[in-house]
Amino acid sequence: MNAEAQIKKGRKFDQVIAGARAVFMREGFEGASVDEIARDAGVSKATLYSYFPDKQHLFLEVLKLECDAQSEVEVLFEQTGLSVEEKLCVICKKLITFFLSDFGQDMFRVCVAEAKRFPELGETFYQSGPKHWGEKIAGFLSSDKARAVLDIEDPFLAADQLAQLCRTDLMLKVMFGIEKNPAEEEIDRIVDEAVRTFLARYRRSPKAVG
Amino acid sequence: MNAEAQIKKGRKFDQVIAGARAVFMREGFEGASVDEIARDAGVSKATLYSYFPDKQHLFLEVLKLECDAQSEVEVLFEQTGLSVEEKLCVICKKLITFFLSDFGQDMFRVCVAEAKRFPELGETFYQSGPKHWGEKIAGFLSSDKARAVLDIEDPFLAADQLAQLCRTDLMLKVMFGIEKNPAEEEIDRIVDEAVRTFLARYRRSPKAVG
DNA sequence: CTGAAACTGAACTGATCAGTTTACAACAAG
DNA sequence: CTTGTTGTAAACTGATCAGTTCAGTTTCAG
Repeated sequence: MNAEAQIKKGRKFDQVIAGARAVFMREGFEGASVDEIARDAGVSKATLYSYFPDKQHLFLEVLKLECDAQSEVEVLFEQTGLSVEEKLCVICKKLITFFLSDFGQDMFRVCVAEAKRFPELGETFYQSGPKHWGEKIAGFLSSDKARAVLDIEDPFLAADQLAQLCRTDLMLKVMFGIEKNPAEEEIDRIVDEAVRTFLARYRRSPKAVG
Repeated sequence: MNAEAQIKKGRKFDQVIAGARAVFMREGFEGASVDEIARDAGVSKATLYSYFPDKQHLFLEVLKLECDAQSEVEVLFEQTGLSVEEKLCVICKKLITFFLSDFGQDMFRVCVAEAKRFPELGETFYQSGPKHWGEKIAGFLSSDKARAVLDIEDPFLAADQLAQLCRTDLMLKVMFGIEKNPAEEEIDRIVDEAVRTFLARYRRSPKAVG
């Protein structure tokens, strides 16, 4: 009944996904040829087309699976024993590291490139990427523990600002090939500065403490 | 001697650029066919290829001219009679409006898509887009007038943070087709919130005033 | 061992596209 | 009017690629 019903099937499914993932990330959507994917996956083109109606749906499936896999994010929010400030740093570090990773960059690149001609793709990416993270962060910002320290009217806006403060010029530099391997210290500095700016705005002012 | 020397020539140059601009923005780099560009420009393909050695260099030229045209930015910084706070708002509004414009979106999309396979493109875009703006903003933040109000150690980082606070989730939503025509009020709210967060961090603390 | 389902390889279709070529026309300057 | 430059139209080359087809092979459950 749903879209997936027309998609999956047989035995070498995982191989196909793995090959597709590799080639799409390497070449982009337009740049990736189905022959190359099939070769890379060690599978015949006919098999591939017996799983997926077309190239777009194959890509969409890769995207969905990958976004699911990124839900290791969850773990991050279950960590305990950290102060709110420390947790903000951990979140920022995680975000920046993902933004700068090969995979994060390639995924973003391909989705941006195709979003206009392939709306379902843009939607899926947004939902399971930025939106998912935004909600997680907003959730944390709304927790009792965080609210003891932070004074936030609109947690979604605050979460968005925090994430944006992580994106920074460095991400653009990597995206556009100006910088290849950003130094760890540089990343830590951005984390630090992002959290400082965030706290400057949202740290509860020290008035009545009880 | 330089790259440009091998490029330009004759009479219908502007037509070609105009057509190319339109088609590249509409279809992306890979998606744009040279035949379509020639047709759109009202020019024969042979003429087009007498100006440019290949499709990439045509695109690069469009990009360069367009980035130059965007230097109406300059005007913005020569405005006087505004308080520092007001000027921050004007800058943010201008930034967001550009990020959300059809042209800004399409340019970004195409450059992101091709940066990996076409490094010169990414470089050009970064230099005359984000970097250019960043320097302008940093310049303003370093001016005497701004320094009377703001306490900034690293003006480039601060400029970057300001720009990032403008990008926001709304830009992603438009980029990925979730939202089409953002309301004016929504934009104004983002401007307001960006400036508030920025000032929370960087406004000079009211100690000795003389 | 058997038979159906899954898979293969390779050829094929039909289409698109970058870039070239050629024979010809418009035009501008002297 | 002539001459050289600039542009045109259309056909052509050579290549790539999505998706199909099919005759034959592998796999695996029963």
